[in-house]
Amino acid sequence: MLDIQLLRTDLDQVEARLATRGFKFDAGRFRAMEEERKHIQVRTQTLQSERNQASKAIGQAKAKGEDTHVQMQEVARINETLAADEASLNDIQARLEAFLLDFPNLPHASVPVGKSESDNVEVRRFGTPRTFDFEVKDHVALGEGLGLLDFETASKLSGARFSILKGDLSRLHRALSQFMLDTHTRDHGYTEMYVPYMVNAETLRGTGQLPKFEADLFSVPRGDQGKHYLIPTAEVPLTNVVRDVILQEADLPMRLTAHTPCFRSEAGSYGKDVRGLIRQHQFDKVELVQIVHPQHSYAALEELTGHAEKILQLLGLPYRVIVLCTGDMGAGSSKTYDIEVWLPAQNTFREISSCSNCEAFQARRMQARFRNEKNKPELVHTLNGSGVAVGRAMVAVLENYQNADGTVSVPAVLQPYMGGVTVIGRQPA
RNA sequence: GGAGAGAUGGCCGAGUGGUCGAAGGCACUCCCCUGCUAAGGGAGCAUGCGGUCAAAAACUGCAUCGAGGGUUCGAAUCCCUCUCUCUCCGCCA
Repeated sequence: MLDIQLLRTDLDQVEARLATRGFKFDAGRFRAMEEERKHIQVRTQTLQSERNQASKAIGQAKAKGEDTHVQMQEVARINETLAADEASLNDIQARLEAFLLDFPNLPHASVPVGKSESDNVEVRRFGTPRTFDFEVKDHVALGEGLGLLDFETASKLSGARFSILKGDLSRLHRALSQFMLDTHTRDHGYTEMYVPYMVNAETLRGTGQLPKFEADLFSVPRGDQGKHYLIPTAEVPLTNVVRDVILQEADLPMRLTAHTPCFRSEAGSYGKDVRGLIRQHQFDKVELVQIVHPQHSYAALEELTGHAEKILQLLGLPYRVIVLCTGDMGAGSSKTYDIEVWLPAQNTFREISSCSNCEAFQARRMQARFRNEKNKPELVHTLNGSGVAVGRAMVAVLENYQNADGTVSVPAVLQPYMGGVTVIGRQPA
């Protein structure tokens, strides 16, 4: 959600900056709604004021035992027009809010302008892709070859885009998330959180998934009314921890992390990544969230991105960091770095983490604030990033650490989490 | 699932139809006093959204006492619905 004050004072700038993201902002419509709002609001509040004064006078008159019939009729007359005014005020305010909730965030000045992912800019690389003296297998061939990855049974249970891991592969998956959590809590100053996997609509509105992206979510009906949504990322529950909270400045920065499953309907991705574990309805992720002072949010973005990178460095996985262009960023973000890990079977880099500074976009929706130097409530800035996607990390480990015989070596940092297992081989069923 | 109690400002807590955005306390900020270890005195101190205004400050209006609706000239206070919290019973990992 954007600052409505900014819209009122600098509409042209907002329009121009949103245009760089391919968002067509109907300024004329906004102006018209604002004018209508102002007109109705002033009129309504004037009437309310009159009513309040008159009612107060009635109370005072009654206390003195005076007759108040005339005054009561007067207020009744005010109320006749007031009811309609209040209704139209509610209506225009709801329409304005819906209009504003639809807006994406303004991109930061340092974000390259572009239309699609082809305009994203690489900022750095780590590691050198390994050269193989045998034909590389992709993670599906590896996993299924070892008898540890089973899409067929998963589809019997749940349909497409689900998977079953077995034995040491399942353990590798667990080892990865444990390793990530330990690293972030021990070395990067994050507090581990266990959070709900089902949340209400207000929570999703806070982080920006609703109302616009409902189609991407799974939901479950809740008895008499309403529903719960399955979280598409732990960003949602972690960030909403501070919804409707006024923090002390000393509380900042807050660094939170959680390992959760994530559920995405993947509507609109038909035909994309149908093979393998890359795009599933259910996947695990260790998420990083920071709640920070507005002055420090860009430093925090660099830091948070570094925390995610550290995981890949320790795992010895080659990657690159790219900055998303204006046209490719998520709606809530002002600036996003994607980290892409090297997948030898695809001979390409694939996204494994996305780290964003949302500035006050989510904070404004959530009314997440802190008391600043002047003791005034001020919106915090929120950041989030994958630290990192567990399933995709496992894919990367499988492919990058595969051996000629179809077994997979376990990266050194994971071996303690694997009970000393150094090579994942074929296991008896 | 059954029965009961409750939800008020950053926190605690008073307030059952009118001058209540709300006593008192704690915390916090400023000032005064005081050489000392939870000392005393005074003042200030909710949030959101408007209007005057380019903006800040200032002034001012409206809304908000869990949420929504209703009764009333007037609702924190009365009525209805819902949500949440707590206690007891049942069930359960």
